[in-house]
Amino acid sequence: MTTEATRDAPAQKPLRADAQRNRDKLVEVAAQMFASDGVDASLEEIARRAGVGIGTLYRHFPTREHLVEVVYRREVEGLCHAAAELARLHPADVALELWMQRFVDYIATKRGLATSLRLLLTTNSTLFSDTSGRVSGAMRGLIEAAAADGKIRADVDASDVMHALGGIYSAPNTPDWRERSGRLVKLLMDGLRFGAKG
Amino acid sequence: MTTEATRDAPAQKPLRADAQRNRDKLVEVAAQMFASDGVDASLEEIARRAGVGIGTLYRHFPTREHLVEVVYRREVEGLCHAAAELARLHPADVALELWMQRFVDYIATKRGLATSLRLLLTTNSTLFSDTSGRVSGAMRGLIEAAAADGKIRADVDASDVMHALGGIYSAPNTPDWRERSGRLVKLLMDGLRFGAKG
DNA sequence: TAAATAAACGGAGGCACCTCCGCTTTAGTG
DNA sequence: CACTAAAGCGGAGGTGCCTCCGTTTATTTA
Repeated sequence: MTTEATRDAPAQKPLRADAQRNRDKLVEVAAQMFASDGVDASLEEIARRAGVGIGTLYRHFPTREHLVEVVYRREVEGLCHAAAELARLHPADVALELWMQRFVDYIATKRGLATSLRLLLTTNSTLFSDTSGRVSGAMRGLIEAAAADGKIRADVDASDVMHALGGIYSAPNTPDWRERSGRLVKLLMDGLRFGAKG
Repeated sequence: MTTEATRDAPAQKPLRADAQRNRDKLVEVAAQMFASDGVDASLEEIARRAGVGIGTLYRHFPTREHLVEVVYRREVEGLCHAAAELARLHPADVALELWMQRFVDYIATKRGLATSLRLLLTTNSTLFSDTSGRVSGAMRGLIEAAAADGKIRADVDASDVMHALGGIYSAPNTPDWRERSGRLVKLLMDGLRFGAKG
């Protein structure tokens, strides 16, 4: 793995400076647009807001799916990075709780991308294993740290918690979805804290 | 959700004569176009060849998927109808053989529609159970009739034969696909005839 | 620093999608 | 029939997709 954060293909020939700049900008703008307008956001609008021509967008991302995939991977990357960051700045149990709240946001995005992602995840089989592996790895780290510090009970593991969060996926798309999920996270944390050091 | 469904077979409010005419023409033309150009055939071209405006096409089929679904159902319908027809006109074993040849054509169409169908079949779960049930039912009828007439061996059932035909799906998309499949059908028929009345 | 070269840019142009709404046709009714 | 309401029609027009290629720019070389 190279140290490049936003590169997706391994050992790619380095892009020219302007190309890299444009590419990053495109991904950033696309992430916003997909979040606000859904995956059907206009590619021409994305190019416009990124300050590049439509041709440039297409050179970097030959299809909409390519762009969606890169945005999604970036999202996962951010989520994992946040785990490390939160662990550094907060007590282990707080870090876990904050991270789970962020996880809710991530799921919300994923829902927005749902239609495209379903296709991508069946087509591009590495995408699923990659990302779900990374996400659950991040969660495992937080949980083990919190357990080691005696901040949460030690008799649960990451897969239990992931399973418990499963409700977030299946919850209907109501406007109060966000609050519901927030409560679910709190509830789960209470359960995890209860009996700590027991 | 009881309202809008595909209105072909069910007793929906009867369409005005001209509307029904246009609708039928559209489906017919679409079937040809999808077969020759794939599912991405231009809807405007379909409308044009059907001699109607694009607006008319969209009124009848709000999305491309609607149209694909109707065409596909029609294909299945035709296949099942052919089973009855062939059974009426030919000895049971010949009917079976001819039908399986037609089945090969059907698979070819299905392959053409593959991308769209995959989506449809996961989205619209009744579509799969409906159609696959009807097709295997038709095949079962032919096989049982042929077995009853002593034209083919009696120790196989429809699911065995369907399974044996499975190779047609998995065969690569080579230009000689059609001949290959034809030979597979013949081979299978020889196997079925061998030991008839035994 | 300047010239040479490869890499990247951008947007015009052509095609397809899909909506909207004024016009036409059909199917009743007297 | 003549008339009318409802059903249906159609295509202009606004938007997005994607390709192609002449122009611009970063990087390398001298």
